[in-house]
Amino acid sequence: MSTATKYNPAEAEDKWYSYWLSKRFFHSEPDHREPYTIVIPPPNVTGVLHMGHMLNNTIQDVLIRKARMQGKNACWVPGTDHASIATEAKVVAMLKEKGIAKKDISREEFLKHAWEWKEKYGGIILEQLKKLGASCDWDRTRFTMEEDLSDAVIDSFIHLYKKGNIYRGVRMVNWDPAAKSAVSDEEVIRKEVNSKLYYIKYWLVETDSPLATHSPRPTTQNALIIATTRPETIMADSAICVNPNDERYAHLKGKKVYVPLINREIPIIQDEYVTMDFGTGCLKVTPAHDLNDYELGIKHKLPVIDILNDDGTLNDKAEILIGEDRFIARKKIAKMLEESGHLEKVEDYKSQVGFSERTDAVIEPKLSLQWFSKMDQLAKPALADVLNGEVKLIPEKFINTYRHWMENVKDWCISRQLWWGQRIPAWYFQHEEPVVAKTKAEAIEELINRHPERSRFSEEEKAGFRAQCAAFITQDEDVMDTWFSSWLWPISVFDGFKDPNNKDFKYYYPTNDLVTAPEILFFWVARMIMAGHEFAGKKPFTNVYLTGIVRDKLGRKMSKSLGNSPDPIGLIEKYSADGVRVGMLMSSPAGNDLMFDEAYCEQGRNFGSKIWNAFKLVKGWEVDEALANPNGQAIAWFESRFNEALAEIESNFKQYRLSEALMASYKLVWDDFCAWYLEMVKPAYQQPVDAETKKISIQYFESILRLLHPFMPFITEELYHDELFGQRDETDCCIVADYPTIGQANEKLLREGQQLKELIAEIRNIRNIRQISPKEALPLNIKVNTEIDYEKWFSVIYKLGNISQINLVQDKIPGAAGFMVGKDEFFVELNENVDLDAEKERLTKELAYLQGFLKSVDAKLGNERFVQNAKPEVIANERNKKADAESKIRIITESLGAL
RNA sequence: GGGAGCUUAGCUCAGCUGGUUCAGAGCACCUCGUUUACACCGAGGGGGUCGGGGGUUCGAACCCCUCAGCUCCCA
Repeated sequence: MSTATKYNPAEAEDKWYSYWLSKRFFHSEPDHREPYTIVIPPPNVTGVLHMGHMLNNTIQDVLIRKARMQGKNACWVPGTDHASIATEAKVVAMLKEKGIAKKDISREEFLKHAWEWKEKYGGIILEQLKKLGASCDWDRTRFTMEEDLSDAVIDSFIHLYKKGNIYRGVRMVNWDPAAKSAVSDEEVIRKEVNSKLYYIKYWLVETDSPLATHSPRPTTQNALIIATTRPETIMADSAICVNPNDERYAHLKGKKVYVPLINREIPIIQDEYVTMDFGTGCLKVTPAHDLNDYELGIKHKLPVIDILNDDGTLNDKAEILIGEDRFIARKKIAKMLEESGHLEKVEDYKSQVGFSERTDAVIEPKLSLQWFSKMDQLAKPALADVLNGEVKLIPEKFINTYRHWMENVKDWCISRQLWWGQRIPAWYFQHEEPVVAKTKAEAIEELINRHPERSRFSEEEKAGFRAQCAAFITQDEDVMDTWFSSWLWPISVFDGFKDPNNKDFKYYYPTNDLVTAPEILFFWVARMIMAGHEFAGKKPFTNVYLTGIVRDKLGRKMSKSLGNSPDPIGLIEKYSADGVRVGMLMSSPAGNDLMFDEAYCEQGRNFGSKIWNAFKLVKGWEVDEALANPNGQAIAWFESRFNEALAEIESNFKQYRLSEALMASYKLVWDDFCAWYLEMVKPAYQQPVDAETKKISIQYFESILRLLHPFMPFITEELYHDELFGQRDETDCCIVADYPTIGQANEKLLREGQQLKELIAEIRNIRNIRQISPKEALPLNIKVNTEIDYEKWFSVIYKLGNISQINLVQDKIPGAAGFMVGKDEFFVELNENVDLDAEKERLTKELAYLQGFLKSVDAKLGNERFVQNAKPEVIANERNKKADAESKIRIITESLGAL
């Protein structure tokens, strides 16, 4: 490899990704090593990569690469989710474009189209992940609707049914009229919308006067006024309800009213549920179309009148506006009410409306016959796991939210009125109770066995019954909620259902880390923990790293509709995959939303360039074997500094503080390695370097590549193979190189290094203030008041400070620019003497500061209560501060005296 | 309506069990610099009453109360 002036990321990224694949570095098989396993949160098969995926998968890849380098058997299982509603919606839309309506084709035909669509477009997202550098074991790619995984879903349904955990019942569900399917509570997004509150008059039924004779101008005596946001549902009213404590309406007990426009009589009932001061204090009760009304209806035994079709249009029970869409009907009804004198007034009103997460249609509460899974028993072990730390949520702040949800968990509606998904294994024969069985044949046997008479059939009779059954038995038309398959993901990707004793499952399960968004903590994470216990007897993972939501600079969630999401692939092309990875991680502590700004990617790209250029420098050094190594001190210092930083980085990783681990690595490389170490050891222009310095610098460089590899896999791999590091075997790659291990850090050396950095900064500052060129070498005098052996650092000071001569002196140098670092004094001799007044002022200021400091320390130490209450080490520390300040004050006072 | 959390420099965030005069990082900004790996750079610098108010404490960014603003979850 030649060191081109500029790094070409696109070329290197394609080259190394292919190489890694060809050497099968991503592939994992069970062996003697400790496993480290992550299962990917399977993206929707319809999905394209967005910034959330970028963040999520960058984190997973960093974790998996680091584990791999640390000698673990790292296995990252990729895959996709069939996403029943989202995919079905896309396929329906695609068919519509071709002029095919879903209702005109059979289930089989539809599924054929859906599979074709999936084969063609599904999994684009996985290809995109490769651009990011994701080191997934692609041989293990799974899909939630492939045969084995579907079998697992069916088996788990049957298992829970047999345990009595799954039941079928009529319940109020969230109905999505666009998808024509039930959706779970979690799939409903509540939004505040501007709507209107309609005040509608309901005439009282006068026992002695028929409707025809009614007064055309009603008064409050003969009408009730009801406030509602949904006038189109009045035809479904079953009652009017008032609060029994409401004196305004006490006289109406037992009376009836007419439903406007259709003149159906409904009773006035009383229930404390009604809020007296909302609207008029009268509530119209519409059991079919409101959850609370439904419960009220059950309590008061009211009829349920469902006036809506599955698609949200009015049906014949509405009597009027049949076939109209609910929102058009609302407008028309309002007009009709007004024209017939039923509309008292209309007010603007803000209300909470539920929208379907998948289709964005307004959710309709609807009674329907659905399958449910009981959750209370399943939730118990899953809650315990998190509370006792068996499963860790990162950051911990999510534990409270998790507990709240798990303690109030409701039954899960698992049926969906769709075709794309695992079909519910329930079979219907005539009017008998449904049979739950995996196959038709098994269902028929069950029909025989559960029936005492049939079970006594002769074989011949049984055969006849089977034939009759086979002709008439039907399977449930519905499929299961997508999450009812994805909750099995960590088990089913290792075929833990098909064969619980298989070696993969035994080796990889439970997995280690799960990286996902907090939005699906309950949808998915909680349910996976439940499924883990129920079906595998063990938790599915140990750590759950919850990423934040990727937002734009203005704090808005990135979304297609806002158009504020950058194209991830475009970003990679612009800033390199490494640059984007660094950019994503730079400002993204666990659980915090990430305010994404392209500037971070730019910073990431610049970091790559910095590494490239540093490499060019080291590579360009000519060695002169005759030279002795003058850089012992710098070399020793950097080794300690590297180990110190590595310890910090490891500690950050342990706490899943990835952005801090990255920042510590960034500073180690940019500041300590490039700005300090390389500047300390690099030879003068066109001068050769000694062999040892070059050798050690190359070693350091390689350590840095290994350290950075999890964050920046491509550039590190590219440089790792440079001839500078010698011949490498074809499998000797950075991706599988040993991650650096923490060595000794000499604290004294580190302190001296710090002292040295400050000294150099002071010298540079003197130049800066006085506009002295960095090219002009200056003499430096050091009055050492400490144990520090500056002579060891002389060569570094000469080079970095551009010093002409260093003298160790006993006395101050009058007229020189003086400063202190720690307790040692330094004097830089300039061409002109420094301004005495300015010098005096500077020293006086410093003295005042130190005296103030000393005063506060003295005040503390003089305070009896402090000395009594504070911890001994705190007091000892204060005494050190005091001694320190006192000696500095003494030195400055002397300096002032010497002026 | 119930619950959780947040508010620290222009921006994004650290700040661990209260204890250096503790207020910090990166970016951005300002000044200087075509020094020999790098202008995708180097050197230096200026920025904050730690949301407001009150309290506890020898000591508060950190603990308590209160007010304000923001976010999320559940109804």
